[in-house]
Amino acid sequence: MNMETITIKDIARMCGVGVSTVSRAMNNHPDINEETKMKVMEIIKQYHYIPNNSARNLKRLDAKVIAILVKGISNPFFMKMIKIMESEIQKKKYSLVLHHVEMNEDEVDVALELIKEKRLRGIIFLGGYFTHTKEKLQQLQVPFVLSTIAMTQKYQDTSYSSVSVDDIKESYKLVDYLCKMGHKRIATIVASNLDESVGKLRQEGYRMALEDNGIEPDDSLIYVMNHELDPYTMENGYAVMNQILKSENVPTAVYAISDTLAIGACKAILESGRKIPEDISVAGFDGIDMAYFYSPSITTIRQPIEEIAKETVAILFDVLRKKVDHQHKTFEAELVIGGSTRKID
Amino acid sequence: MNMETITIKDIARMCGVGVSTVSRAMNNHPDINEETKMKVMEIIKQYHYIPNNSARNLKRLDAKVIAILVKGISNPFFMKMIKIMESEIQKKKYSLVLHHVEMNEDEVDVALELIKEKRLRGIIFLGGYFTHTKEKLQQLQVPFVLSTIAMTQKYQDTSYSSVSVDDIKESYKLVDYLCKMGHKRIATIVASNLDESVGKLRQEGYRMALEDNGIEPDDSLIYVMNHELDPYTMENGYAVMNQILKSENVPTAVYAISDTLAIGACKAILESGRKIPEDISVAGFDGIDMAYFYSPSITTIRQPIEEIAKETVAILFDVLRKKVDHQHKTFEAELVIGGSTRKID
DNA sequence: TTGTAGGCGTTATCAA
DNA sequence: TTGATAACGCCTACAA
Repeated sequence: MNMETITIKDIARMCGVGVSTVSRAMNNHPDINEETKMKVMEIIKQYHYIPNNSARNLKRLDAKVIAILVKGISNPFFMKMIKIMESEIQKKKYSLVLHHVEMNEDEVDVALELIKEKRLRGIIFLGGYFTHTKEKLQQLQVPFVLSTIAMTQKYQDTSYSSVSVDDIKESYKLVDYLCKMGHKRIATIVASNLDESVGKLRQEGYRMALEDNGIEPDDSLIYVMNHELDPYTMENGYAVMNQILKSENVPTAVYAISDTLAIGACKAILESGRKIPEDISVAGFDGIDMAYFYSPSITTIRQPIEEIAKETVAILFDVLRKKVDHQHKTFEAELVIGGSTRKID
Repeated sequence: MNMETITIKDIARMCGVGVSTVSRAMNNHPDINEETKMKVMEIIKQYHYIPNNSARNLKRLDAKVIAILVKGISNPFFMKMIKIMESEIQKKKYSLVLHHVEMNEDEVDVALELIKEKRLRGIIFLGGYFTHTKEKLQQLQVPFVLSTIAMTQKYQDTSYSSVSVDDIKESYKLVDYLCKMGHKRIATIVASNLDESVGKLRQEGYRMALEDNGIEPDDSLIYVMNHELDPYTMENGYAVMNQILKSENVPTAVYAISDTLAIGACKAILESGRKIPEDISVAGFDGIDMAYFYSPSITTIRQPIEEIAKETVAILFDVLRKKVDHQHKTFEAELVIGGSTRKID
């Protein structure tokens, strides 16, 4: 029943040629007779022969492949980025390995494995916290770029590149806008303080904006995501918002550090009989499609996805081919004012 | 600079033992002295040695790994399923390879490659159209299950399994509900007729429900997704709905064959100054989180994700271990009535 | 233009 | 309990 797995030797025998000829035929080598090549390809097709990639990877050391490691599979924000990166990478005639990293996995460990297995030439890390020691990062003997990954300690390090927005600044921009619209009691839904990355930075921007607007930050207005639920989900935003609504000090505006959280919050608000933005203004962060399509559309910070994606790949290839130094690039994000926020007196 | 890639031989030499001993230490083989094992592991850690998976895959023939091939990366619907399947597979002590298949790739070809490369024991196909010839499917010498994949021609074939909902029936259920609510002019947003799968079946259910309710299907109410935009996206639903609103024959209800399309449609309706559901009722299909969190929540057909995911894995392992025959299982989906539809006179 | 043989890094077999 | 050594399937000098 289980047909013997067919190898290059089998094909060679069936064609009456040597294995190298078969190999040459498959890999478009120049020095091979067009006729024999045809014949070999014929047999290959006929027997549905498929070369074993493990064997190939093992032998071939000039494979031009780069990997994207995505942390947090369910983030719609990354989908678009990946698509763009993919086409950029294809343009450079490299092939792409897309790999998802579980929330509880160590992306560097995964990368280390992949480097050996696939003989990677470069790596792009997407998402996650990335609080790795310098020592650990140095194990990565392959050029890599952190894309859309905030890092608390920006090493001056030029051992790798990064492309992202300035989370503190952009977060500040949004909250400052809320302040300017007259809001004094602005609640925020943030990540747990275990979050050393994006979550922390966005919270920091929130705090700074309040202070600069003469508003004393009030800890009772800072709400942490429910750690029993998946982080950065609508469900989580919904749960936390219900908690906020039950408090004695219901705010006039809520700033959730992701659009998904914001949309969840909206549901809770509307369910309570309140209106958006009449009773409570809501703002998010990221600029995902859903923020735009939601009704009312969510006021948010839109990250320049396309630019970030393209620049990420561009930098990686600069380092790869031109041996240019690594660099850290920051893009400006855009404050998108939707119908979910309003001016109050 | 580029440190020599370190192999099992290097480790063996450094430990003063043979390669097989190192191998045994790494793979938790029983017959090895606990002491030497410790020593070996020590060195491995110290030098950050990581075995090459390609070499492993090549040699090892008892690897217990199954793969999930997901078609259409951006479908939030699959994310949950994958999570559940993953934990189910872990419970069985198998490891998982998750692989995304591009819309224009052939999933069976990808599977064929992966089978050889990773020595797969089983495969789960998620999403996509899956209109493959019987002959092609027979090349897959490994048990596989189609999950949430509608197939137009249900082969009586027991050469593979499938788990899904009855798209015709469920679609019928929804449209029948709309009819019972008094709607006579029900537009639908469907897939192009190239879509031989889910799209076609759902459209068929729509047609049957209308007929059974004494409504003559009207081709001018059947709208096809914009093929210049990504299919099954909010953006696409938005574009098509705008087209519908411009028509002479604006319907009282719109049934989009996915929730994402439905939400996009909602935006267009609201932008035109109309109200949901007062002016137009909207319904979708799938039951994604967003349909629930949207305001008003979208009337939809909720697929029993968890059951489907668990059953998919269960069946695969039944075939794998107990050598049971393949089977085709259909789950009942649930009509979820949201605030996006109303009764009319 | 073609075939033979050696090696990629691992695991498995078989003696020791 | 260990260590040589032969595969695993492929690519690629090198020789023919």
